[in-house]
Amino acid sequence: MKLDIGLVKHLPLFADMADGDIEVMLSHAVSRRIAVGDAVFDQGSPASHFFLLLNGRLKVSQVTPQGEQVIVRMVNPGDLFGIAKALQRTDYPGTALCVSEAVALCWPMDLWSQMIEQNPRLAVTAMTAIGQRLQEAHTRIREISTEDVERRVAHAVLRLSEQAGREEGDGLRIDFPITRQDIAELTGTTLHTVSRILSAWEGRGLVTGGRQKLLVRDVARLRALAENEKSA
Amino acid sequence: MKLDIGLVKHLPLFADMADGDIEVMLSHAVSRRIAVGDAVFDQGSPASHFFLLLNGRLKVSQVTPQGEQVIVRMVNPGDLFGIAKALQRTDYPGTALCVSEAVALCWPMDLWSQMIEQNPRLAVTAMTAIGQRLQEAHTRIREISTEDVERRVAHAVLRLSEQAGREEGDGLRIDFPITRQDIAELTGTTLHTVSRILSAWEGRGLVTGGRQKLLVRDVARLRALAENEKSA
DNA sequence: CGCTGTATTGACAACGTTCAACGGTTGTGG
DNA sequence: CCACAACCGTTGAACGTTGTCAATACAGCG
Repeated sequence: MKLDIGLVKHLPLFADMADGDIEVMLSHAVSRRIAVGDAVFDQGSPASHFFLLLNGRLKVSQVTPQGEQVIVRMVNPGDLFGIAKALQRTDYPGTALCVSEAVALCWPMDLWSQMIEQNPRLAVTAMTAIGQRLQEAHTRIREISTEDVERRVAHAVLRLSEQAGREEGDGLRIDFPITRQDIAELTGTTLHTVSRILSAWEGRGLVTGGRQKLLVRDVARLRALAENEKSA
Repeated sequence: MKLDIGLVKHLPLFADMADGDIEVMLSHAVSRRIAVGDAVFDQGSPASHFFLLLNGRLKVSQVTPQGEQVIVRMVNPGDLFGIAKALQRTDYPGTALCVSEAVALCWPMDLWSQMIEQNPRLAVTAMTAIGQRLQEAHTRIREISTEDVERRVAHAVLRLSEQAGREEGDGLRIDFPITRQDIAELTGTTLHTVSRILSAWEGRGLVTGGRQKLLVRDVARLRALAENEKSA
């Protein structure tokens, strides 16, 4: 089964890579469907493959030694994930769970070093991809350290709507099932507090909730709430 | 002024790089002394150079739009820093302040892409360096999200003692001046709470404080406090 | 010798967690 | 097809950790 170059050519990751090099990469890849609820890999298990998400959404989470869960990030189409080698690890540091019917390309992890060294462009783009994530992580640290819960939740919801917002009626629908618990694990709080905050926002017409659903109705006011000290 | 290869050859960053390649890199580098209190670069200013710390310590911090400060990381000898290009940025995302008399190698930022593409080994080591930082950032997010303040401070102090601990008498001295405020900015709390916690620890013989000083006297019990739910 | 930055400590308030109970929705197995 | 379990969400009340405000003290430095 040959994979079509058109599938990936438009992705930023391959933006300035020669067609020939892309073909070589694809020739080693296998595509795989992932059903909702399936784990692509589990925290602590040996890192056998790395991946590129073509469709759908995943969430990558870690469990603490005390058993609490934290969502490390959402994986969106076009993202590399499971690149443990780049972090100098032999196991996966987190669990990747599918939350929306997905398709991913898979490469054996052995090929990572090889591909990187043969393909300086890939090295650079992979590095900037990780750099991007590092900045997001710092943003999150900044927010958790200095902002109160409501502002953090506002920021998280805004980010979700940017990364996974689909126009719908009079708002932006978060394009995958997401629970209060998920939002809590993204922002370092409890589902109870998230529930209260979303209820309050719904009362003010900022969002519309629902079981595993979230519709942002007023991005502007939500952003004001996220950025200004008080008001909105 | 020619820089000696012996200065850097032992660093992990250059571990598996050919002597010739190292020489080429050094030929473009300039070494620079940095005095305590000096900023190597400022948040938001154009990223003109990237650096390798040879001696001393720096702290990299960011200020939030609301004016609060967060310490992103400490820079230890052997670390690359200011590699904005790797994060796809043209400005520095944080401010690097010298806290302990330092010496760093400096390269013009223009050379980054060039050096990376010519030198796959450098690309790989730089990527793993960033990957390392990403993991640390995730660790911090996990801690801030799930642990109470005392545990977070314990973890932070343990990390400091690993990265910058010098044997002294009956403990490990943090090898640079560090304030309660610094520890607060590392752990997402206030200097008041840190002060209270350190006072309590001092009473139990875990640490010895002092103005901009910190001596860890009982690593084992501190680790127990950091890792076990309750006790110690 | 006074000023600035650092540290300590107390009192108090509050934000958010914890505990608890309940209602609704989805999906499954009898 | 219905009953029930599992999951998700909401909300109230009480509690406590931790931030805020305030006052004091001390060290280093010009």
